Amino acid sequence: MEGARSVATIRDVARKSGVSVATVSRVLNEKGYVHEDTRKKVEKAIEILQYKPNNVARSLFKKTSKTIGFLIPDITNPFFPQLVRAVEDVMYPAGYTTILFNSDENLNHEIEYIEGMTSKYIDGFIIASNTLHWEHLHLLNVPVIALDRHIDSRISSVVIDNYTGAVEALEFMFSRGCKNIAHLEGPNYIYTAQERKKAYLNVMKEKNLPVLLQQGNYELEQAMIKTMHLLSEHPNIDGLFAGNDVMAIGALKAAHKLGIQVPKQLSIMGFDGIEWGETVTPELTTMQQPIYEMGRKAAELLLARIHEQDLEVEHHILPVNIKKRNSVK
Amino acid sequence: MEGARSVATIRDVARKSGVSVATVSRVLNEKGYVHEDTRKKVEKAIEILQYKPNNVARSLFKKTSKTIGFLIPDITNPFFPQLVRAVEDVMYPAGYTTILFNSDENLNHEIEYIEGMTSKYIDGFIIASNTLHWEHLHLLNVPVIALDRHIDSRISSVVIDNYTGAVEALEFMFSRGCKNIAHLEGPNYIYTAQERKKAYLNVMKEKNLPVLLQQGNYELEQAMIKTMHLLSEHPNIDGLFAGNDVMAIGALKAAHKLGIQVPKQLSIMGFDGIEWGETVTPELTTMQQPIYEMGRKAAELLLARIHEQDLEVEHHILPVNIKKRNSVK
DNA sequence: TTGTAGGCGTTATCAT
DNA sequence: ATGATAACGCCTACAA
Repeated sequence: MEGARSVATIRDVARKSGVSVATVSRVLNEKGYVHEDTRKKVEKAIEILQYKPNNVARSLFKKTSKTIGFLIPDITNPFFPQLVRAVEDVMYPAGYTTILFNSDENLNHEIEYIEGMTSKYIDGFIIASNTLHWEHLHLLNVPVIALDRHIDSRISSVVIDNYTGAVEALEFMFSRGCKNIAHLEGPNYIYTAQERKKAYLNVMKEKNLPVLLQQGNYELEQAMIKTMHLLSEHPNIDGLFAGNDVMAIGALKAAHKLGIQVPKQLSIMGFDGIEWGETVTPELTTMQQPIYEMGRKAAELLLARIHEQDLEVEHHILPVNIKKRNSVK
Repeated sequence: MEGARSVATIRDVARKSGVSVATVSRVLNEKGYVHEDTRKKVEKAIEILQYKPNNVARSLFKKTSKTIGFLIPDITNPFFPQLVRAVEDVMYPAGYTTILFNSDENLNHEIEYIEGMTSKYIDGFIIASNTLHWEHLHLLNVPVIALDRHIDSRISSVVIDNYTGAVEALEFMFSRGCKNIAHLEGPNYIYTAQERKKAYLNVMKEKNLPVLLQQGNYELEQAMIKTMHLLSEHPNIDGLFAGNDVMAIGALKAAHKLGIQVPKQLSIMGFDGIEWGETVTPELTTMQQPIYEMGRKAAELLLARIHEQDLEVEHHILPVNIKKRNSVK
């Protein structure tokens, strides 16, 4: 890259247009009185010098950076890209840039990140992660929105009702004739997984049916292996409620490998509604979350709280709806 | 959130430890001489006041922000999450935070973004987008790495050889007995799509075979529709070389709907090697790019150039390799 | 070894 | 309507 021409500052503009920096600042921010002629002169100087205000200096003074932090477990998990996209789609037009952080659910990394961002005058956080709690967040003097999981009653949140969603998913499976449903559960330290499992447990208990649990980790490969075990050991299973879509897809592959027909011999139900589910064979029946909508809502809440300091805490529970496709008979 | 306690500054630390700010700064940056006892005192004060250096002030002075910008078309495109992850995995441990930007290939947005970031003292860019050219970048006084596509010989890049990869993919299809191969092409304004198409055209020409082109846009839904048309109009097609995996998956769905058996009646070949390809039925045969590796390499190049100003331009072409699965016979 | 003071580029207050 | 000037929080000559 060529030799770095030094960038014009507000002082250069002032000099060139023969006014003070204060005046330049006024035309820049359209604040206070400034004579039409002066404005013209200043604007011309800005044009000539290709002047762009320095955002760092601005941040230092204003104690705001027009930037928000978005913490997610892992962008590689197909649930998150849409969420990220939605957040950005709201933030960018509002003049905010969003900084993503893949936490891998590592608490120390998360804390480190939050501290680093705080010292950059970040204006707020959206947190879709499972390790951070009230104690880590309450000292922040910027708004925080919990997304996808509820963190604390004092922190605004945008979630879905995982419990009820799971109950409905199970009811649907029963209504389609499943008699012997197993649950491929997600990691027990993840809130959504806990809720979905709880629903399974309660439904089975209520119906006085035997519980059949298999531990998964929300990932494909392992889900496939675990399902193979499960199905070999319990050939009478006729329904599998997976903790998320990714695992449901793993289960589908497992069934395929074992020569078990879905949904004829085995119904498989997912949870999430990621796009992936439409491309597998048979197409995945799942409990669909309004992913994009969730991201959008969280971003809007955050923005509102950035603009107006002490809005009340709000908890939003967005509706899920069952997506009937072909993996449940 | 509770009332905002004002944050401690370096001045507070100086006061509390009875030294000057210069000394505090010295212990902070481990620079210059400072007596062991003084250091102790200062460190204690820092501890007590929970002092964290203000990164904005630091940036203003140092003209660097320990931040890089990463421009991609759309995180929702399953090719990118891995790339993003790789970049972050290199950048974060090196003390840099990366800011993602979804450009949707909109030039104005991209320019706006780059300008905004420049005025934040961003330290470099990785660009995996198709609209930005030399003219937009050469004035930047920070390093830029082109990723996934070559921008200009004067800008370091990390790419794969799309042309040769496509040729090899086609050779493979022929070797498996395909006689009549069509190409589902990507958007013609995208570099990778152009290269892959060029390869198809040349191979067909060389073999004196008729060209069968269908325009796609690298997306699933449209690919499915286009493939339905293509296959209905040309029932003698026995091989389809898709411009990317996502479209290949769309094609797979189309074949499925039309009752055409893959790979028995129709071989489908993808390009990219995204994880998705493993979950469809039949599993997608594809030309695999070292996606993570590409991101890693780009990040490393950038880092090197940030640390050392005038390293030579480097162009890296990473190897692709065919992933034989079950969609090509 | 430590302190003083000027500057990084803006904004906002207070004069004029 | 405009201009000086003191912050914002940090760093680094230069002095001491």
